[in-house]
Amino acid sequence: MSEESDERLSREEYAAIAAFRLELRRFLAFSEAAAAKVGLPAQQHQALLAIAGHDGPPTVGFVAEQLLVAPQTAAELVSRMVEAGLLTKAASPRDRRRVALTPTPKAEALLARLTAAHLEELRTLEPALTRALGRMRRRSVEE
Amino acid sequence: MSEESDERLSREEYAAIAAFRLELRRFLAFSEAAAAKVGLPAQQHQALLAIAGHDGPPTVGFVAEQLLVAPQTAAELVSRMVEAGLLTKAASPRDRRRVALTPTPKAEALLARLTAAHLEELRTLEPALTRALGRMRRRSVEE
DNA sequence: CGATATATATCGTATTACGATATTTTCAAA
DNA sequence: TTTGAAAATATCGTAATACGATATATATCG
Repeated sequence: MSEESDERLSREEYAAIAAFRLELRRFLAFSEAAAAKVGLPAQQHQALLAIAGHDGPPTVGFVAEQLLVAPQTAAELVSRMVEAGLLTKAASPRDRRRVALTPTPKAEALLARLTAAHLEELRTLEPALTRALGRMRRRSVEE
Repeated sequence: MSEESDERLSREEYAAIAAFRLELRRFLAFSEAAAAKVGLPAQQHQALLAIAGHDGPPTVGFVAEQLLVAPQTAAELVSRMVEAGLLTKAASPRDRRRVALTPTPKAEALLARLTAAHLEELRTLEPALTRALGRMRRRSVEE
């Protein structure tokens, strides 16, 4: 099971991948700073986004799936968000183990502002991101 | 200075952006898991990548710039990597405040393996990433 | 030469994600 | 229906790490 095909990797290849990762970090850093500007930790912003994109009030488990974190982590995150006045919890009638999550008006307003800023910033960053991705693809596909 | 143009954002818009972020997280989660599999924290992997992509041994400050972290954070990261036998430090002759960083053979080998795995995984994830990006662009540009 | 700026390092602290575990509720099978 | 296993959420202690504040060494400029 030797999975090392040809490991000869050039500095330029590393540079291309590093450049792609830097672009990713730039976007994520922008996003985090934008969220912080309205008082939100990055994960709370992402949770709101996932919830707002869902059809109907989703559960703690859904948040865990979307954020790729463990269930306890999502439970703790949601708990902080309720404390911060961003979400309300309601026991699900069908399955009382589940908790249905609804954003407060305050949260909706913050998310709307944040999203507008993101869409605008993406207009700027997207070309670099796409270019970096393309440069990498060319290398991975061995054109 | 009202920068709110038209904040009417639909659930579908949020869903598109959330889907994009989920794809990003999937990639980053893959990357982190792959690094962990060879015993590297994600940041150490990224530092190695940035260093390997640089022309000549870079400095602590360079690592800070590329990883978008504060200088002390890069210094601490580098320090841990030296301890782990991944980097060697050398005082820069030109400017003895600077520290030139060189990956050890062990680090080079790990990075080569990791990079091969990443290029392969990207062949899988890249289409979804590009698609998600495209869906968002359509919305941000108001086609 | 002296003041200031730059590069790196150290230390204490805050945040947060997770493992282990607990609790409540559901569901299936006897 | 009772019982036991599985599922959803929650709690707690802990570990990892990024940062602010600060320190030190070196460089640079007036």
